[in-house]
Amino acid sequence: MPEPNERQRELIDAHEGIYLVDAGPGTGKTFTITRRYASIIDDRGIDPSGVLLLTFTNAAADEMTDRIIEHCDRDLVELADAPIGTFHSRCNELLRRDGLDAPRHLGIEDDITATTQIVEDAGVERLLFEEFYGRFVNDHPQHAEYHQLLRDPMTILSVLNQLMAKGIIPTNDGWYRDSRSALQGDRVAFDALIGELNRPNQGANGATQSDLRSNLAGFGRDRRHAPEAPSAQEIRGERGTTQVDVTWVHQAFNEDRESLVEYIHDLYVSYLEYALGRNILTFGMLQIFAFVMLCEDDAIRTACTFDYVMIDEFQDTSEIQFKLALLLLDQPNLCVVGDWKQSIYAFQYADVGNITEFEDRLQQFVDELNRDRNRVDLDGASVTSIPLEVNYRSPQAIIDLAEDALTTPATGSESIEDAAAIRRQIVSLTAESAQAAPQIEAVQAEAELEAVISKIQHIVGNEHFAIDGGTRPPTYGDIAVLSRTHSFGRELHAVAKNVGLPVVYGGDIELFDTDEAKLVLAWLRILSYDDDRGWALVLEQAGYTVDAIDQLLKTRSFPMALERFKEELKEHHRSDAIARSILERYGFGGEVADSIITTIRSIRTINDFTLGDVIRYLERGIDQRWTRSVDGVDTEPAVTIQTIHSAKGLEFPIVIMANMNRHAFPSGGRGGGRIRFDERVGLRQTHEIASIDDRPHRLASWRWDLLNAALMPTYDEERRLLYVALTRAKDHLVLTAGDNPNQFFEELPVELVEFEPAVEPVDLERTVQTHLGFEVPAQLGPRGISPHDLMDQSVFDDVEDGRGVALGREVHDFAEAYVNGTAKTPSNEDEHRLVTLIDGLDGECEAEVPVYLPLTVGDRQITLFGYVDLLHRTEERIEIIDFKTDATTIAQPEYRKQLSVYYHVLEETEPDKEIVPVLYYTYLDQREQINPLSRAELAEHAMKVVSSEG
DNA sequence: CGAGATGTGCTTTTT
DNA sequence: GCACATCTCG
Repeated sequence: MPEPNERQRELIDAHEGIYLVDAGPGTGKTFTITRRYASIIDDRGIDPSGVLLLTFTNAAADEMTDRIIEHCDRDLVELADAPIGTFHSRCNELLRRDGLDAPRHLGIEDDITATTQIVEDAGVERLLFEEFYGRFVNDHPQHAEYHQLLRDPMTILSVLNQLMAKGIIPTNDGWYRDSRSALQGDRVAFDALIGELNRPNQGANGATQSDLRSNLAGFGRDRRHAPEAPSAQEIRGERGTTQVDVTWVHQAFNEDRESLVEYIHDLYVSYLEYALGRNILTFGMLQIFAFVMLCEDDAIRTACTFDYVMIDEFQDTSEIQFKLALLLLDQPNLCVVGDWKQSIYAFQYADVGNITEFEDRLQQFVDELNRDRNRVDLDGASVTSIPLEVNYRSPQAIIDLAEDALTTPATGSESIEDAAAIRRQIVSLTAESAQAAPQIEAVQAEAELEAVISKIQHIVGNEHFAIDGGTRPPTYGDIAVLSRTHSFGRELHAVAKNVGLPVVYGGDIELFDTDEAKLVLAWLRILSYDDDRGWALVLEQAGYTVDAIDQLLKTRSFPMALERFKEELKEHHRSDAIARSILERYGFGGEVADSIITTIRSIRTINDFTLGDVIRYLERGIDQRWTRSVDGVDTEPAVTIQTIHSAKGLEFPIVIMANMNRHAFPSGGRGGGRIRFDERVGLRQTHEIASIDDRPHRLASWRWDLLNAALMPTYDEERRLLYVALTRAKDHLVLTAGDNPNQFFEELPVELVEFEPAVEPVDLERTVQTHLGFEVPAQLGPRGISPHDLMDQSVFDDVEDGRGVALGREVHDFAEAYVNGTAKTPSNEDEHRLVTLIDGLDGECEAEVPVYLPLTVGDRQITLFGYVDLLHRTEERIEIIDFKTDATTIAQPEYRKQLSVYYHVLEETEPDKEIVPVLYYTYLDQREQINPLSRAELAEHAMKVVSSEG
């Protein structure tokens, strides 16, 4: 067992007071923390129940516990209930013990209960939110404007989660504590930002325009602002002006946001109520309710505080977690351990400022919490910084390179203003590694995948890459390939398998995009509503041709064996048991199948989660390419392929940092929701609904566009990500890039090694999905393109339609239900008109009719597949009626393509009848007959789609 | 050389 | 929808 070094010793022995520990990679962080913990309970004789140790993952908590047991005098039993765990599990325990009524402090008339379930699956959280949102839209017509504005409820969910992580919390009739002002933004910080950004730059011949003015160059380009919005000219001034007149900026900042704040308030409170009503809590809710409980009930807080609190991976904490930790402090004995350079979880609401501005925030948060009465007593304790400076993992050259990465520009145009200031913040590490002469190489090759594989073959068994202090040549198991993205890892995995290189993929996969998951989904659909898509897929899998499937669907007489299996499935009550039967029937027994069953088992326990919900979950999973972990089985020593994020905390003798290409480091734009929250500018809407020609149109908000020009993206986290990746290497490091290397690859001081891949280019069998869901080789057979794909989407962008996708979906669902006789009464104007239309039709009506159109495109045969909204049959003719809920008719030429597909299908299957394609604009109550395109014209449009997809 | 306009290529990470 | 790179003009 190693002896602690001087700094480690200092920390282990220092128990009282506040400690900020900068623990870079490989500095023995876990070792030191566990020793310190042991020292507190052994040397001080403190009971473990008085020492709180917070970690980020359950795995980390387990590891800490194990290591502590090894090192201290207490036995397993004494430590079994020790408070060592994640923030979330701690909050959960606190609430269950003392805080079941916590929501009441917010004026919410409901309780958490002993059986309340925690939603752990992000997909389930989304599904639940979607359901909630649908109800909210119905129940809150006063917020119609915002419902029209939003394209995707998920962006709102992420705003709510962001607010929760910041401790911005609503009450039934207002906002909790300082929440309201936080929504307003930070005027001081924003003005400082503008001041900085609007300073003229220094050119060769004197002052040039400020960054802010430059950012506003494209203001209003490609967007439609309200008529009263200022033009780029007005904001930026004459050519040659160096600064922006900030009057406009201030006007934008001071925008009236009362109704927006009210909307978010109502939504937020309703969401909390919905969750409590359904007896569930999300991770975010756990934390805000625990926070409220600790703030409001002094007796409870006092009863659950600790003499000592230690927090691991402090750079990953969010604002509310910092505050929670303070509230749990009885004595001013706080020890936070982390490394700002490894903060790579901002998307998970980690706030790197917690560690970089620790002292300021500590003071600020304590003041905030003590504003009305004393809750946290730090006794004026000062903060002691303890940097751990010795790295036991990597050679100096690798450490230096990683530190270089922190000041390397991420793009050609980015300039690191003050590299020296960043350098000063870095606690530079000194290597203790035995490996004195590491190989550090950069390899660039057009065929990067082959180059990586070839490089691995070159490294294995190579004395130049000797490891373990130069004592032995490396094997496959000593090498890890790290990538920024999943997709690169998956491709590399496939190609490596192809050439017989032992690899194990250590990340998540798109679980729902597998044949296994699709079959499960298909059968669940069949079980639930005898769904055509379900049958189609099952039949396709059973070997039926498209034509045969078509026929079977029409006559609805399916093969006996399949019908029997369907009956068998009906015997099961639990969705995971159904999934298991399905997978067994098809002989799927691998880790993918296991993961599917595990996932379904974990989600079916959510209260009132029906089979329909499971179906929606799987559908969403395919649609949005959700990934889930699959336990790989590594039988032999194999090269590990991982994302950087998942490799955090690990180490490998040899690291290949691959995929250092421009596209792999996405730019900082934080997603495209129409409502956003930023600490500096507060809660904002990026679009607005305005009435033009008496019709609602969705317009870009000029105020947001203006403010946004000041909120420049930063690449700090990308640099830190690279830092994390490089510091995983114990002995050697190889950087690789394809034909478009990113700036990091270009600028890092690594010798570019000439390298010709010895591996033949592998032509991965490219596959595409058929419309039914199975994968087929790209060059053959039917290929799924929907009529929608033929449409030029830019038409829809040009004239943004303000009525909302949700409305469209609702109206379509209603129409289908109405035709099938299961409908309720219409709930809006569009539906009323549809009812009038449908009731006025003589003859038969059919809704959501699936159609297939085989089409020859170039030398390939593709199949278009879609659903007709409404088929209206009379003796002599068939009307194809397609509903559009848009407020505009400008997309008519695009809709014509879609209807033409339907036309040709019907034309073929119903040769005796006249086929009439009709567009029905529900908003305008306008019916329009369409002149169909020819097959050749359709094929031409399809050609564009096919060729653009490669 | 700087400013503005135009064209291109992508859209991730997961406790 | 966005940021970057490149082109063109003054």
